[in-house]
Amino acid sequence: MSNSNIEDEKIINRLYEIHRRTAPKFESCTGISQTRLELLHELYEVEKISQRALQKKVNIDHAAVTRHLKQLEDKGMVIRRKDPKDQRFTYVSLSEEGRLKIIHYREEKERFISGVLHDFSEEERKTLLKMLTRIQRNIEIFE
Amino acid sequence: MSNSNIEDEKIINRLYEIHRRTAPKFESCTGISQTRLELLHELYEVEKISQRALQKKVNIDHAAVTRHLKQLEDKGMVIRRKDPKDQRFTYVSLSEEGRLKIIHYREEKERFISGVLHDFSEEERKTLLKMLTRIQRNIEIFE
DNA sequence: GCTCAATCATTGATACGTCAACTAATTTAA
DNA sequence: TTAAATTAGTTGACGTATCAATGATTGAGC
Repeated sequence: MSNSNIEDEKIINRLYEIHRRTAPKFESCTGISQTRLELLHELYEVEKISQRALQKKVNIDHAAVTRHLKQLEDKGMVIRRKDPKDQRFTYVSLSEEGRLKIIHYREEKERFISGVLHDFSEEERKTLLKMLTRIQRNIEIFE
Repeated sequence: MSNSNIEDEKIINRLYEIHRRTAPKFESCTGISQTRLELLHELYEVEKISQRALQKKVNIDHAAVTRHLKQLEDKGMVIRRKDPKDQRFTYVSLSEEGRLKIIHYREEKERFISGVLHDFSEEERKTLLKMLTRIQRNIEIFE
């Protein structure tokens, strides 16, 4: 019991440490943060989308979404304009430049991922993904 | 190839999302953040330790360690004093109160971990830990 | 013994996530 | 039709991690 608890603790600590180490490395490798690339990726898939809908997809706080998009707009990667029919909505879309740049980002991301999983077999990757998905669910429903 | 890449991406995204969801839930369940509990845990194991040595153990930035310890000191959980022999070093130890409180924190942490891993067999936990350890190593040596 | 380098700790700047409070626009319903 | 509720977005306060710069103390080499 107490022995297995120590092992379980290691799992949780490992998850935590992986994140702390991944975040900066991901950014230095790809040139963009994971969150921001996720936002761009969602924009890449559609012609335009409201901030609200985008927020639901990436599932981070509204405030963070607003700030990221403003900065991406400043960098000219994204275009934002209000819906004339309902001025509460702000629609966001990728600029041409954004659409070009994201391709490069995604290549770097793939390279990064390949490195992180390079010694995992196809079978192991499947197992791992399933386990992580279960953990995610367990966290969500916890309490 | 491109198909497996999508799956690999899910793994990395899952890891990221797990962290984002875990952090606040961990804190609301246990009453303390994961990092801070880790610091306290290390202090629990020893009579006293220099900040530098502690920093190496938990492996987060010096600055963060300093700030955490100052706050823990303000809360009366921790005692800090300079080494008279070498004034560069600050030695940290748990206060009596800290030593008492940490017990409760750790119980809550165990409860949390049990919840997160409740549907994992002993075998699965072992597999998962091994995989996470490999990933962590891959990230460290990457590039 | 004195200067230079090394070591530990602190502080400042920046990034990014959370929640809560607020504004503006629209919808509901009395 | 107008007051209240809802919805989208923004902003502010806060926590905490990073890196870089600085301060303070000690040790090494001349």
